[in-house]
Amino acid sequence: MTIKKTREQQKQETRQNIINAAFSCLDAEKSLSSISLREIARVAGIAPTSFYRHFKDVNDLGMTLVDEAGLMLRQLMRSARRRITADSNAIDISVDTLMEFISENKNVFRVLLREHTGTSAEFRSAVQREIQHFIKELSDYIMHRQQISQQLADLQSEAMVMIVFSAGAQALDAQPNQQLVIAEKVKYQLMFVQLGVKQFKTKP
Amino acid sequence: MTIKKTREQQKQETRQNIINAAFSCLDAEKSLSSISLREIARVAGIAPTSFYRHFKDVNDLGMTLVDEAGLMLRQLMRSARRRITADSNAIDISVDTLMEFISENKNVFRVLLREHTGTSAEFRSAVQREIQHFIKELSDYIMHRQQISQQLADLQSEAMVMIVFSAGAQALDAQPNQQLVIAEKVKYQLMFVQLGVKQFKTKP
DNA sequence: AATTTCAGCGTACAAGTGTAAGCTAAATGT
DNA sequence: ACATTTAGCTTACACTTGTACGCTGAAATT
Repeated sequence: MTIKKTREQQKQETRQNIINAAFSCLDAEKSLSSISLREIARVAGIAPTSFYRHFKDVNDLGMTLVDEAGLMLRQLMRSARRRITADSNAIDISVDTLMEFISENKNVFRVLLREHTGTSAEFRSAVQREIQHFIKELSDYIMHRQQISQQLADLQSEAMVMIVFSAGAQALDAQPNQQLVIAEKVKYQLMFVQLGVKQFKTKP
Repeated sequence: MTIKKTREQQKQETRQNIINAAFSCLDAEKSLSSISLREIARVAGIAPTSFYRHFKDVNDLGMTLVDEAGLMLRQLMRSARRRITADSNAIDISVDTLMEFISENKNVFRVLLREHTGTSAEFRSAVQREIQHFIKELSDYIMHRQQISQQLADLQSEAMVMIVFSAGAQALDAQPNQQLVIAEKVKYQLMFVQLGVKQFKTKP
């Protein structure tokens, strides 16, 4: 038998359906600005006007999606860091984890990438905030692990995140067999940054 | 007196008007996919249907814009490299040149950034090609200047371009007084990459 | 001088959009 | 038990879009 649902439960369920529908619509050729409310409603299985019972407009939904995507990403990287041991390579584990996430959640990562340079200033700064969180968490980790100043850690962290995100963008459009090549490449590039900072620290 | 124009001259003039109109429309909140043919025609001062005398559709125009934008960027960086002397810092000159270009041709740079992660696979790969040219030219320069293998030069060049483009994206949305801060930051990050590669080369 | 070409225009239409207004029925509150 | 609330629906309307079709007048060709 199916359990009885309260009104509020039902509403939250529909809300989640809308969010899922939106993520599944936001594929390789749809952005938050090019998608239509009616299309989302169609996929979510509701009437177009029912959308307004849950979100003010598509912008409102978009902000929710960006928040959720950013949160997923940060949780993922935190769990990756927990998996890093004394002798394992932090870069390898982090890159592999992220690349795996991207290939399994293409649209989630796509939303962040796309809206980061998208046509809505609101989305752009929302994504920018998420990325800043992301950078900050990595920076703290680096500062502690490599014993460098916060300033240096911030610079290193940001450079690394930019490189990794760019690689992620490439991976989104690449064939599956190219993904490993991209991952290898980005690991070297991250190592260069790390080495460079280390070098800079000892003899400025 | 005004010179007499041949038919072909007049046509090329109108074509250029369309291109200029498109670039001026493609501001902070318009992309090649969200812009409308009618809007471009309005700004270009022609009837919507006259557009078709010059381009097959907006996609066709878009490819032209991407080509032109990529070309401008590569020519710019080539001229910047020519300005580099024995004792001047190559990174400083390159970054300053690019940042100046960006702040003076925001929409040109925006097209590349935006369509790089946009909703059209065709545009994405067109921009990707332009960026690859860009990376290749820098790589050749680096390989010759730093006496490193092509493989290392490619990796270094790509990392650098990714970092610079990310900084450019930030600069587009930043206040004018923040631009110098961003430029400083990116110079350090590029130096880290350069240092790291150098270090890696000597003791792999 | 006669003919052909063609850049640009006006009209027209079907398709898709966001969303306002008002209804219904079921869950909740009293 | 009755009254209220509200998630979801249907209908409706005003807009914007891309583009098909046919015309015009001037430039180019013959």
